[in-house]
Amino acid sequence: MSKLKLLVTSALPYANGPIHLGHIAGAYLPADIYVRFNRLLGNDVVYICGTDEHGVPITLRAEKENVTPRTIVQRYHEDIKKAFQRCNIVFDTFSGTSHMHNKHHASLSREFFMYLNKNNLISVKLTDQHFCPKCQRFLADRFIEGSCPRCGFAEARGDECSNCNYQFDPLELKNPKCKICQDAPEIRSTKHWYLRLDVMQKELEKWIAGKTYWKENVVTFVHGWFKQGLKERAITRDLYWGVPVPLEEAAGKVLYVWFDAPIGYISATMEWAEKNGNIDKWKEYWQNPECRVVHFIGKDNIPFHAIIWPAMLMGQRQNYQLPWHIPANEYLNFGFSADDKSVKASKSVGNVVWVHECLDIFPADMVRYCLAACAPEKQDTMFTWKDFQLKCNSELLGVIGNFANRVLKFIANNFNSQVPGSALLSERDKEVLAKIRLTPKEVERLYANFDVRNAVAEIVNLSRLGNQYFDEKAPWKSVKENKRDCEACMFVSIQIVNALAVMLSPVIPESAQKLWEQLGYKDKICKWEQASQEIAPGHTIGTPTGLFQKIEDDVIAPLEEKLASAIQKAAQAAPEAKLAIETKAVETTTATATTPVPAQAQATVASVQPPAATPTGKAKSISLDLFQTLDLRIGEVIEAEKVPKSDKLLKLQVKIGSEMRQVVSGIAKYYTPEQIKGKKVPIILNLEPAKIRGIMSEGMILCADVEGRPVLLLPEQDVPSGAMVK
RNA sequence: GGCGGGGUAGCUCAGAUGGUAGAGCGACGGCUUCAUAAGCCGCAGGUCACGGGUUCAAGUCCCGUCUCCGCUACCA
Repeated sequence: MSKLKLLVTSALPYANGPIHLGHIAGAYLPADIYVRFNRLLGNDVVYICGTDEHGVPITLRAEKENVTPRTIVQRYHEDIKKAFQRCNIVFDTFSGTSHMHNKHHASLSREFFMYLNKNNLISVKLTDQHFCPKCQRFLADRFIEGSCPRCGFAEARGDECSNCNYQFDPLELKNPKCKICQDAPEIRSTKHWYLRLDVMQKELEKWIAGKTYWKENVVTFVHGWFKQGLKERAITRDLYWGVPVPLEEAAGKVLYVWFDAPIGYISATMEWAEKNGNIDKWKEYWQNPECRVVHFIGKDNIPFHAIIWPAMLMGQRQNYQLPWHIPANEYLNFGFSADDKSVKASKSVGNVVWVHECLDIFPADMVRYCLAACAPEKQDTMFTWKDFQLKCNSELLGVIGNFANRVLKFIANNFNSQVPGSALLSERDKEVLAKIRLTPKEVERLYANFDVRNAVAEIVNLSRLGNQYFDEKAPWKSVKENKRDCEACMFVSIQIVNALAVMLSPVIPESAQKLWEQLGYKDKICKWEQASQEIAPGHTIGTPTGLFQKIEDDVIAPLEEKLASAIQKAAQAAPEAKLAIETKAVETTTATATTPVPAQAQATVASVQPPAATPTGKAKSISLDLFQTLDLRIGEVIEAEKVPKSDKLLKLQVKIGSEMRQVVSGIAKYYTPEQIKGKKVPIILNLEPAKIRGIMSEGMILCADVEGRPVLLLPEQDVPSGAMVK
């Protein structure tokens, strides 16, 4: 078989936070395994990654911490890089998209823009938008409020009145205010550039039609987009942190982060090439029709890699290689087991297992093994510490490690560390040998098809067979009664150990190499054929030692408890304690902005990420008089019911003294009607009435806001309904 | 509500092109001692969410229902 040329990438993690096990399981470990496997086959592989370092979330975080975006980027770049190193995920280069990590990136990004422009694949639109002089940014619809142009309702949102349901252009809004600083924005016209995906749809469809070998989840997703029809997508933003748009008329604008991020795959390859002494070497991959480009990503990244990125590459008309494969994985959820049931969970930051906290306790190979064995390849899967313990103890240690150990020790103790001969092989011996020869072929096929789970299962099965065979032959008996038979058994058994070491090496490189050395080899595992290469009689093995340590309950218990309590804490706030929150495997840290935003909405700064939390003390101070204009009372909730066709809304009948009020409240995710019924809660009475989902709401229940979760405020002792709140 | 994905043994999950339901773990009962008390064998366990339909035959195709999850809308 001729050797392949492969350019492999993993989604660029976004440099504003650490990475968790879900990221590893989804986009990095499968890629690392694939790369290691292909190298064993002798294929020419370059493995590229780096942090995604532009975009609004980073600037917001920087502003919040009062540091520069560079500081944020640098911090998480280092954190993430270190996490990968500790995991033994080895890139040929781990770069980044900002100038401090990659000097080719900006110029290549500009080039991408220019070629697209030249090829008429970019359009320009001039639009008027609200601009806040104080915040120095354009405001997305959700960051403006004002009075409704039709009914005058004072708190209309940017483009829609919640009172009269009138939808309007944000520019029609009267008395607009910046939601972040409350100042009045001015209207400025701003120009933005759009990628003409619409005109490229046919070409894309044609290209993807040939991808019959792609994973089903990817194909389905892409077809969904085609069915809707591709739309133009803004590729520029008014922002200071990013790659400047290479046009004079675009001063103060940068390329949208999702546009420049995937270009990082190429610019990082350039950087790698340069480091290796030949800057042009990147072309041997990216512009070589023989090269296969493989992007490992999480499922939230499918549209970018399967549609937008290929469109950008096609649109260059520079013979770039389009993705050959996009093995997108699903999500790894985190959970815990209680009463033999698994409770799924987590979404908020505390409810995931961070890579660093895991590696502080366990060796990388155990983590790698476990994540490979239950990788979310076709479906979301669940991580629990108990499963982790079980997988490591029963498979890695019990089935594999123990088998290798018993074989090696037996040879060491009874054959003076010399592999015995194969003079007399029984039918059964031959049968097992045949199986040993077949397994690497099958595992090779599975690895090549991105089917790591089954590859691992197949390897474990071979080890199981080894244990069965070993027990069946009972060499500890035959060593005394029938030495020939014992010799045959050892000869066959050690071939299994040999195959296991090689086949496992992509998954658990350190342990596999250790085992290899225990087999008596001085070199490295470096060829897939070594899996089926027979150890000759007379070969001297090394010193057997245990490969893995058993994970005891008292190590797992506190970890599980920690995760469980975090999850339960979140669930407590939910009605019926059934809140099952999930964490995405590749959530915020994927190569590109993740939320598809309508093309029109993208042009403003704040459309992707909520604003930083208002720091205490920053709100404008108000007079006592103004405060006293609020009619704050205690009301008793008499009736409560869910608003149909809505997830978050409860319709409440509240008694304030002798008066009844109907209030709609967005707390249904956290309180059932039963839970709130009979409660006495603070309520603002003189808020302008509003219609929500067609239901009148005449007041507002006050809640504490805990990371977006409402928490009811209840009087410390019983108070009559209607009592003033001052 | 819209879009997307699920509901298969106690638990976690497999089940191309329709043909008598699978694995691992757990439970239960045995065997073994070479090996990190690891290993091996046996047994139990499912009306494949529910209701219709197509078919000689459906977990697998079609329609409907319920339910769970994700994104999205609703949070006065």
